[in-house]
Amino acid sequence: MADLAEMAGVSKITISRALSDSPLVNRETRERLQALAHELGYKLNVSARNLRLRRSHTVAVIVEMKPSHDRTMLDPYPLILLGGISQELTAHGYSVLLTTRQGATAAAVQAADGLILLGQGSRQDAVRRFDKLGLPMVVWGAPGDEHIVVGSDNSQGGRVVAEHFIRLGRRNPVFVGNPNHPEIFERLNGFVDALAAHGIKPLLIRRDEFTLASGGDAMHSLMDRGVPFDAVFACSDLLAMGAIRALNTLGRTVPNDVSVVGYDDMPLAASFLPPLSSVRQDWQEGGTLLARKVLALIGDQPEQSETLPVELIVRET
Amino acid sequence: MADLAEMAGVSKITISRALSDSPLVNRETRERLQALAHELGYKLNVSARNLRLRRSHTVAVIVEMKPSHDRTMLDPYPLILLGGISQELTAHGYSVLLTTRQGATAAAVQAADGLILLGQGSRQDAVRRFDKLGLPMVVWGAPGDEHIVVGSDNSQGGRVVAEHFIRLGRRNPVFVGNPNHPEIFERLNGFVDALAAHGIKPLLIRRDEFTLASGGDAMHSLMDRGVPFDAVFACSDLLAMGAIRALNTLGRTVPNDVSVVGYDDMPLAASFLPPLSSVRQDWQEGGTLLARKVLALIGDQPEQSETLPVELIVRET
DNA sequence: TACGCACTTGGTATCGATATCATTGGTGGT
DNA sequence: ACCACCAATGATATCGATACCAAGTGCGTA
Repeated sequence: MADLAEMAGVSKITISRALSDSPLVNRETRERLQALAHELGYKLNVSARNLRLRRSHTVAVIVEMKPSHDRTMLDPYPLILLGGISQELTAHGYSVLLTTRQGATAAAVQAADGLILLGQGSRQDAVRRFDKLGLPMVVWGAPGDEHIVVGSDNSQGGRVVAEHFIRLGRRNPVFVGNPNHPEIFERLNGFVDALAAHGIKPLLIRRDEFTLASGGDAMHSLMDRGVPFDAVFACSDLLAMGAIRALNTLGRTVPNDVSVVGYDDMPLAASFLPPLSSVRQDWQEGGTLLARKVLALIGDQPEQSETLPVELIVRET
Repeated sequence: MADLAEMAGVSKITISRALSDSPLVNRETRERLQALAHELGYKLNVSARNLRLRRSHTVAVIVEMKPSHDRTMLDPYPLILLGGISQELTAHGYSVLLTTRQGATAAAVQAADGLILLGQGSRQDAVRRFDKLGLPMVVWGAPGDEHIVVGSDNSQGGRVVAEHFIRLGRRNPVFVGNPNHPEIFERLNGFVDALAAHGIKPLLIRRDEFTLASGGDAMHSLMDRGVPFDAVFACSDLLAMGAIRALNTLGRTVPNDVSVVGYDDMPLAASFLPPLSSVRQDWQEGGTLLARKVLALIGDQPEQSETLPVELIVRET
């Protein structure tokens, strides 16, 4: 910058102002200096600016990336979330610092202006630990009182499926999933509440894994116990597919004997045989929202938790 | 740091040295100062250090995150790659700056010490543009002469499938995929070469999309044309599944009439009916390797491209 | 003429760390 | 007693940007 200043015959502070489009500088000189800077390939030194401004223009995103933990690594949605975050942040001149929970002690993270937590749903302890850093923080997941949370409306997800089953005249619905996970707990809640309004109490089959095998297994255990059921709400598409397949081998047809609804509407759902009904979440929008809220917090504006509507995609199951 | 220095009754340079474990400082004072710093919750100012050292300890990772482009957003593998990268980099005190191609002009990216490019396979122009930044750079994809590339051995992937088909006595294999994509071009090459050694020339069915529908469509067009074929190498699992399903409706059984092999060994592959044979890549290791190579380049050590072995998982198709 | 004001521009200090060179005190060899 | 040398510590300059306060213009008004 000093070099530039000398060449242009002005002081470096003027250069600084010109390059940041400050109205303090005459428009003509401003444009002249900008052109010169561009021509000479001048690159702003970010570290220097960060030091002086005491801001890093960086938001740390903490993701759980260990495979087979909370299934985060098994589907593409976190990446879409990241995409939304990244797009919104860069549009506002911020960059994304990606870390795992383990790497989050690094100095660079503590230098961030804000924090976004993804996939920490079942680890409230971890969330609290990050909160102690005192940085503006937004969490993806199920809403609670402690932090600002963005998530899709899992409770609504449960409700719409319940209403769908009611509409179909089903009287003995089953919920398959792991209610220890806060987001899934919300789905169960919505499901149970909406059914209760019709005097129906669903059965809960606890399954921790989000796999085909687990879904099939759940159906087998139901049939073994001789429990009557005519509808299954599986909290992932894979569980749902596994369930459908098992039901077929057990001699029960979908959707004639049993209705099945999955969650996430993965690309394969539409081409499953029969095409799977599923609840779709808007991940991209979720990312955008997360980013917008940290930015607001960084700018000292008040913010609050928010849930995104979900959509039931009714197909043939 | 100045405050610390005053409290401890030493100069700030001694603090600096003590905290970076410099042997220039007496071990006792060093430990005393470290304890003090920890006690007072002192946090190093990263911007200041970066400014002085003229290094950001940051590697920018540029990913393609637009959905429906190069399918990057449709499967979880890029995330696993990211996981590997992140783990290796943080282990060496570096952090990961995540950006899209669009956001990569941001100042923060140019301040990075190195660059990793993911999912830019079909955009050599973009790769070259980043190369102009003059930063140490490693690219994920198919090897070429221009840059340092890490990728799984797609050519070997093609070869092992070819040999598998030969072993099964197949004489009329078909390749389904988009050979414009460099990585897939390599698979085709390996496939063709290995078959040529047995006097066999495969048929190429060009399909750009990685969907079930596209796979089914390919089979229909083959049958319509009346071309004889007894083996299908699809360059994604979804294509393979679509193909198998179409073949069944067309009255040809898998694997009796036709052998089918997919690519990527997605979680669903094992529980597909029939269980799908597929080529598996080690994404996590790929990430580690990418990270290691940028770090080496940043440390001015020479590096070279490298390919990772793949593994054919033989199941029932 | 003198004063206040808007518009531009500049000088200097500062953000928080580290590199370079200097300084101190002690030790051992001759 | 002298010098060379090592270990430990410090003073100062510096990285590259921006904040703060000042100051030089030109213009309108009392």
